[in-house]
Order: sequence, then structure tokens, then C-alpha cells
Amino acid sequence: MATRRRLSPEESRAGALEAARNLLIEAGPQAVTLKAVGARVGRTHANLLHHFGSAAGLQHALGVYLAESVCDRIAATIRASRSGGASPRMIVDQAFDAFDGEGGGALVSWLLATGQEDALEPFAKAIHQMIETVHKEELGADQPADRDALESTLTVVLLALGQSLIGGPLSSALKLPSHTARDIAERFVVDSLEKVQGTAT
Amino acid sequence: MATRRRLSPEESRAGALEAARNLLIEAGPQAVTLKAVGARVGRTHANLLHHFGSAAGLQHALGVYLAESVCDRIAATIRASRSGGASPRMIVDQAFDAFDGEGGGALVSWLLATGQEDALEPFAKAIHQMIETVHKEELGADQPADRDALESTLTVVLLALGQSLIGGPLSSALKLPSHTARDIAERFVVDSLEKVQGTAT
DNA sequence: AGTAGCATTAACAATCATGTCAGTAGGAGG
DNA sequence: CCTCCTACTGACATGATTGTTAATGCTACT
Repeated sequence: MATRRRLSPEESRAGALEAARNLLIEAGPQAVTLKAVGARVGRTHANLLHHFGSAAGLQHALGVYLAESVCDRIAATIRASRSGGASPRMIVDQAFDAFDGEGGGALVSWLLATGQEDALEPFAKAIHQMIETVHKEELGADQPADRDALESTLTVVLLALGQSLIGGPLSSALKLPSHTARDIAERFVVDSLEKVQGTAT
Repeated sequence: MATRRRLSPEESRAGALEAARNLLIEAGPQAVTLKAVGARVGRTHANLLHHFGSAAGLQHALGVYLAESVCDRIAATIRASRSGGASPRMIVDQAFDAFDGEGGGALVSWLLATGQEDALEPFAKAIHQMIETVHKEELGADQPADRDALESTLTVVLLALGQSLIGGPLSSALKLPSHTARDIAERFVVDSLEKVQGTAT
């Protein structure tokens, strides 16, 4: 019998969270059970209870993990745009991808499905934090982000979330190309930027 | 013992669906169980199985019911605008209200939570159907809705959906007034209408 | 009134997710 | 090599949800 390897608590938790995320994205919130996650990492469900304390503990940890993951990804691209390498379109695309394939949409549906509506607030705050940080880095200023930047953020996030949830079927039903929502979001961001520059001049 | 009243299948189904919707909106997808819905209408869970065949049957019926409910409400307001009584703002508001308080957002999270992603397609088609119907009524034409109308629809629906799911916490975190998303949607619709009129002239 | 149909229910069964607990064994440190 | 800590497991318990079945009793219809 293959001798079981003994992992550190950090390794165990990290592996379990990654498995849980994939399970969530592939099969939906209902599929994320202790048994299923355990099977993915080659452990028993009792093991997960050992590391996370309870099913609710795993849920909470997964929520935090996904929120960080999504925010980090978006922030990284916005930072890249500072070096001149990324266009508004690329930022929009990254935001959409983060929600679509990396768990942003899955996170929201997961939180709603498990009744953790409270956990949406930290997620929203993380997004705000990200925008403010990037804004300061970009302008080198100490002022908070202007209203247009915040509205752009709101628009892009709402559109990206909606797109990740029903974008496919809806675009298809309306006979619009699947990138339409991205186009709209990009247009909004570009208009917003131009307005700022116009005002500044 | 109060003699139980005997309801027609239609009454039973309608009552159960209404109860299920309220339960879904108030307590989330997890709370919608046969037992809980049955308790709301004063029946047993076996009764619901009798009327819907299975738990999946109830889920499917609820999906259809919510989709119709949301689409009907939006369509009614768009029709009202034809009589000159409703502004674009009112249409946008109705769409947002339909998603926010009437079950649109809840419907989507429900479908995702129960793994019924297939059921999103009928919902999307219902939205498309609604737009095409209203469009024909409005213009008296037989032509399909123009691209701008479809893009406006996509935008409003995605924003309304996103708003109903994370709009509250997100607006709050960004320190924007809670009606910001509605303002943005309205602006988009108005711009779109102006563009059409400009082209037509 | 009598009867047939069906809405309704209680009781039971099966499955599943969560949680508890005692015991096993891997690996680091003495 | 020995010992301690703890990651890890298997067996069991519990509660919730879904599903089945036989029986009950409204209610419409004749």
C-alpha cells in the first residue's frame, strides 16, 4: 500500500482550496462538498474537517481565496498598463476573464448559494481597495480616485459579472457576438478617460 | 381538526411557486426545499412531489415561472412607454426592480446553484422574444430589432443582474450612491436612442 | 345519495453531507 | 533509536432531503 505522504497544514489548505475552486467552476456550488473536495486531493472528508474546522470554515476560506485571486489578477494588469504595455481594452479583457474563467462569477454564485451574503462586502471592499491603490500608483497622488474612475469600475465589474453568469446564452439569444459586452465596457472606459482628459485641458 | 381544503392542481402549483419564489428571494437557493415550500403553503412535502413529480420538477417550474414573471414586468413597462407615459428612465428602473426585488437575480443564482445552466437559455430567449415583440409593436414594422436596441438590452440586463447580486455592497464600498448603476444604464439607453434618431435624420 | 377520481397525508426507506472520536502512523527532534 | 506531536483515517452517529406507497377523505359528477 502506497505510504501516504504527510503534508504541512499550509500545503493541505492550499491544495484543498485550489481543488475546491476547480470543482466550483466546473460543477457549480452544489458540487463543492467535503467528500468531493477530499477526493480531488486524495484525502478523506475528515481530513478537511481537521484543517478547516467545519464545512463553513472551508466555505469561508474559499471565499477569501477567490476574492484575492480575482482582485490580484485584475490589479496586475492595471499595473502593467502603467508601464505602457496594456491598453484599456486589455484591462477590460482581464477583468472579464477573471470573472469568467477564474472564479469571479463562481464566487458570487457560491456566496449567494451558501447564504454568505455578508461575504460579498469584503469582496466589494477588496475591489475598491484595488482601485484606490492602483490609482495612487498611477497618478502618484494622495487623492482618492475620482468619480469617473469609480463609475468605470462599477460598470466594468457589473458587466463582467453579468457576462460571466448569463452572458453566453444571452448574447446568443440576442444574436450578438459574444464579445459585445466587452466592447461596451471598453467603450465606456475609453469615454470616461477622454472626458477626464477633456476636463483637465 | 380543521378539515383541509382540497385545491385544484392549478391552485396548488401556483401557490407553491409563489411560496417558492418568496422563499428564494428571502433566504436564498438553499432554503428552497420541498419541506420548506410545503410548510409555506400548509401542505406536506409529499404533496409537492405529487404535483411536480420530483424536486427537479419543482425547480424547473420555478425557473419558468420566474423567467416569465420578470419578462412580463419589463414588457409591460415598455408597452406603457408607447402610450407616452413612460420615460427611458422608468423602463430602466423597472428592469432593475424586476431583477432586484422580483426574482431576476434570484432566478440566476438559483439556476446556477442547482446546476441548471441549461435553463438560462430559455430565459435569455424570453428576453429576446420580449424585445422583438415590443419593437414590432412600437414601430409597426416587421423588421427585427436593430443592433443598437439589442445592445441596449444586453447592457441593461447585465447591469441590472449585476446590480441585484453585488450592487449593494459594491456601490457602498466604492462610496457611490446606490442608484449609480441605474444612472449609467439610463445614460446608455438615452445615448443609444439619440444615435438612432441622428442616423434616421 | 352514491360513486369514482384524485388531492392529500402519514409512515417508511434511501441517500447524502456533516460531524465526532478513537486510533494509526509519518516525520522531526532529542 | 526512541519519543512526541499531529496529520490522517475508518467507523459510527446524526440530521436533512428526496422519494415511495398505501390509505384517507374531499368533491365533482351522475
